[in-house]
Amino acid sequence: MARRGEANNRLDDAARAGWLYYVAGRTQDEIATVMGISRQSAQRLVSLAMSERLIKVRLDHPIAACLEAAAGLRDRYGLKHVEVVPSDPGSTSTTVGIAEAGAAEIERWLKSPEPQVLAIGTGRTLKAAVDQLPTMECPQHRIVSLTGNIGLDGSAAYYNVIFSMADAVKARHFPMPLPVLAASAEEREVLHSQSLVQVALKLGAEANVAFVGVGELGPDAPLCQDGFLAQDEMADLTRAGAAGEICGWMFDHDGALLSGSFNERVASVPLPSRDKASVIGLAKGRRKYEALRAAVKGGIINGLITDEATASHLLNA
Amino acid sequence: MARRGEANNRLDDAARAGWLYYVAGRTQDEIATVMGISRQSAQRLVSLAMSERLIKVRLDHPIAACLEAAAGLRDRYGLKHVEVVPSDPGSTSTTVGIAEAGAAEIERWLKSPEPQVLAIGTGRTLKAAVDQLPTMECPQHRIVSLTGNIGLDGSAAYYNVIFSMADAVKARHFPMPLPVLAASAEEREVLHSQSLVQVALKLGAEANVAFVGVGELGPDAPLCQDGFLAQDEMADLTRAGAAGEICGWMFDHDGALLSGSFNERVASVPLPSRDKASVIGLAKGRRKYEALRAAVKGGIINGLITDEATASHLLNA
DNA sequence: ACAGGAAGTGAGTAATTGCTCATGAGCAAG
DNA sequence: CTTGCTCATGAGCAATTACTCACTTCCTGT
Repeated sequence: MARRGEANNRLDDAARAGWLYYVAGRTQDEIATVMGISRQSAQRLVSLAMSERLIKVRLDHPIAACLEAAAGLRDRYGLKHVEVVPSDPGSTSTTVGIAEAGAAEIERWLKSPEPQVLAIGTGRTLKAAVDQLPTMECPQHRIVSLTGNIGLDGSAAYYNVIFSMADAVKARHFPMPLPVLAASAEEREVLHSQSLVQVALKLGAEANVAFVGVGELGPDAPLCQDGFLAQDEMADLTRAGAAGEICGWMFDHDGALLSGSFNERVASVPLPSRDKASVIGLAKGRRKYEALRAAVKGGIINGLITDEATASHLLNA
Repeated sequence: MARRGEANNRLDDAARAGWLYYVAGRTQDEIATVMGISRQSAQRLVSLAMSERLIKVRLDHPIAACLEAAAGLRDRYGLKHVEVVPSDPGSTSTTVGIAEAGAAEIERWLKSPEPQVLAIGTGRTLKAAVDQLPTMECPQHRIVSLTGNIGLDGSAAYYNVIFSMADAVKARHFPMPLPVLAASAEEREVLHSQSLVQVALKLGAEANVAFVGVGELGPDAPLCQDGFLAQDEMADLTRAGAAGEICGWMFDHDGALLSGSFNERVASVPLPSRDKASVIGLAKGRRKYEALRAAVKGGIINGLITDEATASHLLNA
């Protein structure tokens, strides 16, 4: 077996070993025998299969506590879709759990035989979710990016979610060849008049569902870390009452979009209508509490994937 | 935590433990601490989550389909050994993939330090597999041909697998200096009484493993093309319900050896006992579907090396 | 051709996990 | 109240898995 192309051989073997281990339940010793390698090598392949994310694990059980929290959030904030995953108290990761749950929900949409327009924001959480997606053939769907992927310095942003998604999901995808923020409202109009951007804007308005990250503000905000926003601008925004941002759109503590000049410079696609589409936020963690609370309170998002601890904070707020 | 409804509590806990273990990657000790139970209980919950299928594991790699098909075939037809290689939709070859996989399996047997008796059939597929073998020193093994290599006209048959094998593998090899088919049952007895043939017959009965091709019937059957069988005889056989042949032995659509006079004229070594030995068929392709299905159904072979498309046909049949 | 480096390997060992067993709690029937 | 049953539990131990280290192989760039 497996003596063809050379490059993928190791991953193929890893896949085979991983399958035998996780799906077929064989021991690594057996796998080593079957594949004619040493036990240690078998172990390495199994662990490679895991670290290369060839093996996807998912929990298929509505945990009561999470279900209750989800139901509570749905009622309290009038959300369409809520998913709460168990908290991992020992972990400082801001994505573990959310990423898997987010991927599962994205996958659910992608499995629809009806053509769908999926809108995708950006950010670390969303990137982690998209990285969990299996490869799928979805020629019937279209996927549009809600935010530009160009940094202040003209380079492509790192958390370039739509391209990662295109790698896994075979569907037409529409990136936004723009910076997140234009220099002025006028410049934004010019940028938006480009035909490529027009397509994205039109698709964004038609989207059936949007998956977005929720950004907190402050000196350590993701927008600053990634170089989209300078510290002094950030300070101005928080002084003006900004509590968080989604795709660059700033909102205050009640979840109302900021009326100042800043949002007129945001070059992102407007969020799809909350009446017609699902706008699902993915976020968890202490630092996001304020931004999340504002977003659900003001109906910036009408769907939420978060963890138990964050959910309970939102319920007690 | 987790102390609400009573009935599902255990499964909920199992789900939570399973999530922490498989998704979050914590150890069972950590889970025990977090959930306030003993390590053993944590282990039980994790294992419960698995056995209750709360945790779904899946392999995201093209090889996944092959491994699943192989497992499916093994269960469905009670086969000892199944290998499924990816189909190459662009190729019309009846051997690509199979040959490499077959060679790897033969090699695995040859690497055994214990003396083995390997039996080899004939045919294009097997020839291609044997051509993939590296040169090996295997003085401990013996290799016996299951079928004669003499055509109707007295010439040596082209697909003379055992001699090709002897070129690569240094082991004692025992050809069958016979035609595939005797003129009558009596002639077969005479032929079989030759001492050289006796040796082959004896070895065939002792074989630890046999590798055989699977022949389809009909006007274009390999047996006809190679001049072992005339067209009118072939027509008689299909009328009598023959579905395929292995080493000349004809079997019907249920995989039962044909009882008519034809099989009494087949001069091949009888196939080794399916109870004691592995009889591994190598075949793929649309034209072999019927013959293969009959062979696995009736237990003519208990091992199979094929491709994905053929495997899925056998599973859907 | 050869030094340097990345990647793979097997051995050995520590850590983790799986299994069996003896025990005791909870409960229904007698 | 006792008996007999099921089921969960923790202990102890065996099996399995993960990791480290020293060594080899195979490139790569002089």
